[in-house]
Amino acid sequence: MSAPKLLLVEDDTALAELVEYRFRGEGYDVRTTDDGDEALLLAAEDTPDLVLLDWMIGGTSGIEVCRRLRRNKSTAHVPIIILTARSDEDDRVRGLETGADDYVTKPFSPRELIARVGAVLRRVRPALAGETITVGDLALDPTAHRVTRSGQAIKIGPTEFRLLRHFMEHPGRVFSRGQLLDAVWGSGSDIELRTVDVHIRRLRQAIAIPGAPDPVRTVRSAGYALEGV
Amino acid sequence: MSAPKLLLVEDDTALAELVEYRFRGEGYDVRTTDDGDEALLLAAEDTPDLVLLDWMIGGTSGIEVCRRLRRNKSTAHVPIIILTARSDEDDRVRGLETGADDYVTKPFSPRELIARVGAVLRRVRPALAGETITVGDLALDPTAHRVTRSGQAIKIGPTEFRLLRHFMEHPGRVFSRGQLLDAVWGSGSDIELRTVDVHIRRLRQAIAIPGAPDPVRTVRSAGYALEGV
DNA sequence: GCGATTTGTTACGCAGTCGTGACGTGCGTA
DNA sequence: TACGCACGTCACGACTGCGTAACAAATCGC
Repeated sequence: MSAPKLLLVEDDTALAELVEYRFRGEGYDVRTTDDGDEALLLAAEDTPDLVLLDWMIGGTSGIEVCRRLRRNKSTAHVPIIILTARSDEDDRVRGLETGADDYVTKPFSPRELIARVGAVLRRVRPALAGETITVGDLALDPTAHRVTRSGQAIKIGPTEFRLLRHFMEHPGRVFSRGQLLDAVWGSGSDIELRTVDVHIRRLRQAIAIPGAPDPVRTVRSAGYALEGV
Repeated sequence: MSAPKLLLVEDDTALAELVEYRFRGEGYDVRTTDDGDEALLLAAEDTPDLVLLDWMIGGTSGIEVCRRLRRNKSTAHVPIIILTARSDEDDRVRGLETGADDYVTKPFSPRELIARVGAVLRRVRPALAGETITVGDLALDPTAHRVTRSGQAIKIGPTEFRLLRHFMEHPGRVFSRGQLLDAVWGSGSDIELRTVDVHIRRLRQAIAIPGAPDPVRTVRSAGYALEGV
């Protein structure tokens, strides 16, 4: 459940197989395609946590896939790592400008790629890398599925857990109800916006400490945010 | 069951005999072959706990055996130690990238190899190295197949033993029913997910102490975890 | 200050999940 | 052959957590 989902877009079948099984060995959930259009389709129906994107692929070019991933709402913030045979500086610049998060030049060792993926995930979504996130006096351990506040264990439901994790992955940032529904409930869920309010309340109740201020901030007509450090 | 099973793939007969003899002396269960294809066959029919793989063998090359071991689901996570006469750096890199866990250059002393095997097993599967694992007031002795809680011996079935061992190898971590089936029953077993529940119950019943809290934690809609330290 | 909008809070029915006991089967042993 | 043991499956019941609606409170624009 907590396995990070990778989408590998690569038309060198041998390389794709190698990368795929190495990442599986590392506990990742990998899906592979050699076609740019199919990549966009796969990404849309089940948002991956990170995209490994070959620069030169059939169908659509890498830069175009990158651009269109960014344009789509549900995949706009998914980190992308570009794989390219050309060590051309232009490519690198264009890739990063298009919104890629990192850039690996072929030939690369799977070990290096795994390290890069780990680094990007740790930076963007620490919980996916299996690391305990800490915000203020809150701590969330994704592998143990456990939340503590000031060291004290907290009883929390599954939805509240995911909600809190999302907040803790982006501390201080304000999310609208719609954004929270997309991120926590999954995009395409037919849930009333007001339902978020109820879960916010349940979350507040769960992590409340008498006397201490509420770490969940309401931003009127905008949404909610977790009080940053 | 408690003796770690090694698969030795080596075409130097004299060396193979020596290694086999020494490891048997250390309490390992060793099977030997000089052929890559046969190695894959042996590994498939009875998954070993570790593979010692000569880099240059007849039939299939070492790197190919390595790759195909990883591709097969049941052997994908078996640790591999490469034995090679060439101290070539390229080999070393390629071996590790293909998924080997360690690398020993010929000529090596049996003593060194035994140490390396022990180190890898301890890292990957502590219980296989014959070490008693302790989590809280639970202790599990893999060689004696015995479990104690607060010093008191506990009667426990084979499946519950493997289940508890897996939990104790990763204390605190939450496992889904599917993950537990893969880890305890073996991947590819056609077992109902709910069957896990029943064995969890039997495990709980076996290790229960009246008055003491249940060390097995249910994480709703996620799985089960053993209460860490 | 007053109406309108937004948010907090509570209660409730429902679906999904989990615990538990019972049952049938296969296998090794006495 | 009879027995015991461990296993996998099922069915039932209890419970938890979910989503929604309805009402109360707070905040904003005027």
